Amino acid sequence: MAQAEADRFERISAPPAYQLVAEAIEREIVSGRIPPDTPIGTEADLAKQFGVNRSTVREGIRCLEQSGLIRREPSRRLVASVPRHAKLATRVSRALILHQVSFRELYEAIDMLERNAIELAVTHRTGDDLDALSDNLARTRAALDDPERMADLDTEFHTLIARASGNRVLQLAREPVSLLIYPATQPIFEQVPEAADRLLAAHEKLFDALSGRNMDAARLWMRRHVADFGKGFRRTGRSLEDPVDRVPLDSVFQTRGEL
Amino acid sequence: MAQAEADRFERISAPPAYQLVAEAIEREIVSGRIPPDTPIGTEADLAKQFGVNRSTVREGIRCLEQSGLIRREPSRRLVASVPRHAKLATRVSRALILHQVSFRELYEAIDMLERNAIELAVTHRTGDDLDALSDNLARTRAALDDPERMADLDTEFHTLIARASGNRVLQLAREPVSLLIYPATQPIFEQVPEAADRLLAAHEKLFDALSGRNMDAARLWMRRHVADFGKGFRRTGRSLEDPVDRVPLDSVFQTRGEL
DNA sequence: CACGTCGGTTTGTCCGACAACCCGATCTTA
DNA sequence: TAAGATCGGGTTGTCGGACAAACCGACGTG
Repeated sequence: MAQAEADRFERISAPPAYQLVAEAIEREIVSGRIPPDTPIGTEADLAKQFGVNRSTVREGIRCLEQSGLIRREPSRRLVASVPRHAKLATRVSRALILHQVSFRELYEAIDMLERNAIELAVTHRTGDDLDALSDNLARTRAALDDPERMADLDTEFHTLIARASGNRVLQLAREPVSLLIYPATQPIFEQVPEAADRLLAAHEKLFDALSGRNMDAARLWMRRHVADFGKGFRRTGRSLEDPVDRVPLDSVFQTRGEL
Repeated sequence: MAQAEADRFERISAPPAYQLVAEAIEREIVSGRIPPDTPIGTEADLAKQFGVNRSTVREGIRCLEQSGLIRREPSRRLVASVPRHAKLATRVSRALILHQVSFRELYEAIDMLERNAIELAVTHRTGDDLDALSDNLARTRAALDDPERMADLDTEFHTLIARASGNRVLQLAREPVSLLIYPATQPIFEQVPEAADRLLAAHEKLFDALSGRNMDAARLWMRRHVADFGKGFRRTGRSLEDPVDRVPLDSVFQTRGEL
């Protein structure tokens, strides 16, 4: 037990070659020396440059592909890439699930994110944002009896508001939360009769507030809207202390997606 | 350009085998059928089970390793794992860098996150949280003349507050922002003489507010503190509209080495 | 110009191999 | 007997080579 002189030396380690390959390419891309959409060489090419076997290069590339720094064109050529939001969101969501985050934590986060999103949107929203929201409202009015579509449209509405905020950090932070809360919304529309109408009313008020750049109204209605969600959630018989659902998220391997 | 009948068919695709392998294992882990720290078989084992070559299994495993669902023990055996926050934060930070997010976006996010963190912390903080914060304050008082240590201690202080909030979603959302803002803080202490003192004063007030569960004081001082940061930032001569620095983030592999 | 053919490239997958390493079991030796 | 040294099997990291399928680009034909 007399572990004399512990911790004097660092754990000695020789990173495997595929990691070194990945890190080397990673550095070039993150630093900007390889701008997005620049073609990287072929696998054989890279193998020659790094002086390692093609299998080794492939393992390194798989890592970068996975983290979104490299993408395969339809032609399968490798090009540098900017990680897509959707992929990151999926990952963060999965982590939160595995950490068994509670609905309370999620609800608090939503409360924070949506209130800030609407505030920023009041000042930054453009005409295009209003058009998109207006379109969403129209479809919502036609879907009041369809819980599944209502859940979708609600998610879309709030995503559009986040976009209107003009803040991409906020958008990115919101996405995983949105993914996790989604499956809890549909049951609300199924079990709480007035939920759909109240939601539509709130969305319309929020739209008007954004349209008229009325900060007070925006704050007020977002607050009510979020609170409404909380009440609806409880009326489905669930506790805020439950861990979030193990949603069947899209696998990280989907490559299509915007932004 | 008479693109008649576009989009009628889905893009046909056959996912490569290594992806199928990865997705299969991913599903088992995310669904909870393979709990954390459960050993996965050996590579040869998996190759046999899936009926593919070991190389193929290796590529699939690399992907999962990369996304944190699988970890290699010191013994190098594979075990299921819960993605660690630090790794995710690094990734999100990189994405934000590559998207050339502006300091304004970052600042707005910080404002939102810190204000909510302190509010939640007022009600949820424990004695341990106070102890950790108090320890941080002591070290801060001894580091007023050392810009680098001040930057570190400031980051630590706010991380501790986030922890005291008891909300892991908030913590996780905060981390990437914290990583990105960090390199901008040190220059403030170097160029703004009163920055260190003001920061310490604010931290002490925040500590007192938490200690006495005084919500109003907590809100007030966090607001001032964040505003102070904004002012300090501008006094370093930078514009809020600049894109964030291309920080040399730790690689997602926490190893160092040349190639 | 539209269309079909054809050869070179590149990827995805497989096979077999081997050194380095880890672990547990066995053997030495004080 | 117990600490320490040794050994062998199991695994990973890496290598070399191989091949079918898909893709690309050029060419030839109508």
